[in-house]
Amino acid sequence: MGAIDEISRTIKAVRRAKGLSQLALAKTAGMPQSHISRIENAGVDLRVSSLTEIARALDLELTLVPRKAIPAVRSIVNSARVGVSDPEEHWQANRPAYSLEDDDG
Amino acid sequence: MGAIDEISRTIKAVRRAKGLSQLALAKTAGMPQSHISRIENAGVDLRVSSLTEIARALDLELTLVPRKAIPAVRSIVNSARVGVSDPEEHWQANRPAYSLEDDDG
DNA sequence: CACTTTCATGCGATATAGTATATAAATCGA
DNA sequence: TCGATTTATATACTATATCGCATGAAAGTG
Repeated sequence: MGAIDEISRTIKAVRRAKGLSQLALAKTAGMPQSHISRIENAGVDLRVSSLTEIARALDLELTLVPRKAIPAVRSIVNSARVGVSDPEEHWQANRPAYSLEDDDG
Repeated sequence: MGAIDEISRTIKAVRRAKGLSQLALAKTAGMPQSHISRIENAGVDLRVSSLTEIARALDLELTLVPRKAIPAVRSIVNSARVGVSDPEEHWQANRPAYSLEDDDG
């Protein structure tokens, strides 16, 4: 549904913003590249452990946030841009590449 | 597996803070009470869809937060206390019942 | 103590995540 | 255009979350 879809979109966006290939992410997260592809595209309902490993590999953290705190958290998250480790290699991936936007207010 | 453990602890804490029984939460989340119990205790590696439904039932939302933004997000989350719908019924469940603390800083 | 609610647990059945591997299909660079 | 990298799909198999149900263990209430 919407939640999983948003998560997969975030993974894809952040991975790209970091200049990582699916293979590179897959290796860091300890899973086959084919799985990353399916997660990003085929709306896989992954397990929390898998999501956690992927998140770690992308310098993200899975958190449970109270609804009333969501807007404040969003504004913070929007301020923190995702950066690449070696800026010299990839032109500039520093932009709000992911958004975590809401669907049902 | 600190991540899953922390999530299950959060679920348990927030559910209790809201004065909900496992059965009540299970019904709202659309799953058997046995599953809630296993999730809270037996370290079940649940699927994202399940976690999302449980989160919704607890007025929480699953979000992916950049590591560098975690401290700021925590302080916000700590400000937003979890409240019950009917404060008259349950003494006072309004305290920082969950913490989302970190393990590897 | 009996009664009720809440929570933990066992078990069989099912759905699907996840693995491993291979390969087609894009995409990009020289 | 050619070759390398990246991404998307396919298949077969394994692992396990989840269901549904039943039931036992606590724990509280009268």
